Amino acid sequence: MSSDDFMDALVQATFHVTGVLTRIGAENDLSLTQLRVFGILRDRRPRVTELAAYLGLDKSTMSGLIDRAERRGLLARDKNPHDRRAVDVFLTPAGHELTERLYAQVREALTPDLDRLRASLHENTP
Amino acid sequence: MSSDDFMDALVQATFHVTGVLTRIGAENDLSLTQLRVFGILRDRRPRVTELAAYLGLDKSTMSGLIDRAERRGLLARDKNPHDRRAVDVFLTPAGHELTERLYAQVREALTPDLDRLRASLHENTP
DNA sequence: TGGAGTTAGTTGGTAATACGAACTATCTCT
DNA sequence: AGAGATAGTTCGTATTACCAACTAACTCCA
Repeated sequence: MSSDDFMDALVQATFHVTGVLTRIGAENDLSLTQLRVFGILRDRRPRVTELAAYLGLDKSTMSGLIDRAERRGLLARDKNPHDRRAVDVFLTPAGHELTERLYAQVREALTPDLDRLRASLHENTP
Repeated sequence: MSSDDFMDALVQATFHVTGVLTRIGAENDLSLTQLRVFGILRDRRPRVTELAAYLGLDKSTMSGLIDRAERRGLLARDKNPHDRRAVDVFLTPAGHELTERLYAQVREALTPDLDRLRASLHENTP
């Protein structure tokens, strides 16, 4: 499988997974973007700007996004000890719990498509 | 690699690709959702409801989304010949051109991460 | 070492995105 | 023929997202 074929398959897989994430997010009163935030914070504690870069969003977009999730008790801010301008973002226990619950739903939703997805991303595809 | 491990890797890969798509969309004055629409319409001609289901969005969200893209000449609506309630959506030539241009940008942006992504999705990962 | 130039994050203004509820038109099925 | 279901739109509201402008803090070199 050529690199271009692999990347096309990956992008198609991404569209499929993103559709699933969007639907599961909506069912849990979360936007796709918020879901992405939780997925990233699951095992990271980035600064606001790093989070924005990873999401591909402007940092000004992050303020409101973080505000609303913080108001719901799902994540929190903390001053970065090395740079007093910087703000670290991380999941609260409630946020961690929610994230694991969401992941379980996503895994369940993806299971029926698993074989097809695996095949589409592996070498021996025409 | 277990199914759960594969799905976790796939979701992480999705987050990464989605970040790239978001950034490239923004650079071309397109939202992530519009980009997803183009990626789906690339080789399909679904009804509005089918498109909504694939995106994981409510059908009421589609109207405005399609309106704005149609106003920009990137996609078009057509009455479904078999069901007069239904509306088919498809890319215009300009939309096709833009989509191919975007795909080229995405492939280029993903190239540096290719080996890592491939490895993360393949069997022999710890 | 002091200040010019960067960088981190927020705020405010505007447009796009997204949902649910309510509506019209059409289809299905008995 | 008509009751109920389905396809799509419209409307009202909240969220998401950009840019420009701003403050605070950091860099670094002259």
